[in-house]
Amino acid sequence: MKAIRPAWDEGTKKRLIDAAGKVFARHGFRAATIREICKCANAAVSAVNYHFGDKKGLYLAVFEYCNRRAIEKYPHDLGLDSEATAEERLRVFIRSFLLRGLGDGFPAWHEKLIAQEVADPSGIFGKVAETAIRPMDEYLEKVIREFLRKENSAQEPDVCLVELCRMNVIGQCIFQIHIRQLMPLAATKILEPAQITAIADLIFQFSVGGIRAIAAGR
Amino acid sequence: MKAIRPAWDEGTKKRLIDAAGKVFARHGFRAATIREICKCANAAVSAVNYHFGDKKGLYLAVFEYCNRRAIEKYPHDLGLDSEATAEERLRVFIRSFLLRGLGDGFPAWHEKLIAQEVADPSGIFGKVAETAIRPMDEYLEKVIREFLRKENSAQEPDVCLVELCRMNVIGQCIFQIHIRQLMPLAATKILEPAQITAIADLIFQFSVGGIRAIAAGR
DNA sequence: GACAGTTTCAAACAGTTGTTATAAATATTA
DNA sequence: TAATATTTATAACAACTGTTTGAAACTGTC
Repeated sequence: MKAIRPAWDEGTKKRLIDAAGKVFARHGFRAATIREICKCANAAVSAVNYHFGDKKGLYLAVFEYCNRRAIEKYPHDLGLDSEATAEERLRVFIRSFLLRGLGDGFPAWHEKLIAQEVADPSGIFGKVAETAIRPMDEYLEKVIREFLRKENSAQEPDVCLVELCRMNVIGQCIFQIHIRQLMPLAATKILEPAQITAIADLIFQFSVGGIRAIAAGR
Repeated sequence: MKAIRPAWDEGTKKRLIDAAGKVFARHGFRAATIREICKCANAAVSAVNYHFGDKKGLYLAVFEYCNRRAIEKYPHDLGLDSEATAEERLRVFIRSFLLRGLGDGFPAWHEKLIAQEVADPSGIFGKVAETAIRPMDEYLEKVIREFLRKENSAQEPDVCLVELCRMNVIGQCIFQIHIRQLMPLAATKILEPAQITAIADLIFQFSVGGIRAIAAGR
């Protein structure tokens, strides 16, 4: 029996990562099946175990790949001048977050995979939190602390308030991403970068108002 | 012939609903297994099919039960005076949302189940959206529209801005619920109503500042 | 007691899951 | 070319999935 290898073959390993990203993002670790992934990747079921050991190995590989590429493509500061104000850094942070979550292809998986981990943790969340979430949190924390300090006449802001503001900003971004990935119509239509920037700027406006209100304390 | 049907709150049926709520909330529809639910409810596996037809029937029953009880216990206005200002209604809406999501027992499942549906839709989302999400959305929409109208000297606010504000408020609430359900320490410790109110009021403060900033348009 | 309706339980069903053993196909090197 | 290592394909494995079966155990009424 002559096996037919597709001409567009650019390596089973790469195709598996791509397919697994799609399927894991859609169903989460538990509900995703190796067979669906392999069918999606035009590969045999045994390919997963050969290249990645087991299902969890593939999952980790996908996470590492997405995380690395997403931050590489859309870093938190989007190459902003390091002398930029806290306000400007916040605006850009929100834009980068939305670009990662609403863009086409693998960057969108990144946020969706994290969402799946939040919904039904698979046990690797600790590792993910360290490499993907922690650095982002610390970056945003610094930005917001600086912002609040300026608003509050250089007085060191309350830790709880900083955390609350950080959560609120992230919450808004994540909700936007989820709601737009969920809507059946939006699923087919990818948002243009300009549209994403527009949404990001509105969230920025809202957040600045919110942070100022928290800083004012009433 | 009068069939002797046990009260809804008694017997295996009730225990199954309780157990299924817990397991579905933790793992989602696909990844949850009937056997885990039945073990949790001290029931035989066939009990599910006897009482609810199939897995999906149980899932729907859980959703209906949670939804009804959660809104019953914490309605959107928490019994507020119907003459209350939009600002006060918003404050109370946020508090009721957090109480539903962070309280003990079944109210907490409610939001978690919706989150699971968002993460990996099981096909019944249309039904859920109609009965659980749509009414909440419309209530909040009215509140925010009224708020914006007052801020903007009775001028009818832009539809997109109303929607954005609504999403941002919901996003903040949902994120708070998720993050607190995720943290391993918080899982054991249930928040006191007073603590929940405190968090809700901070989100309210933040949101009011945000909405005002959006209304001001800069 | 006997009887009929309702509910439980253990066992088994067919289908799917992750994983693996083995052989075939391909790539690499001498 | 031949020999070797790497990669892919097939089929099977045991464990688990939702569901069904049929017999037992209840329930209340006569």
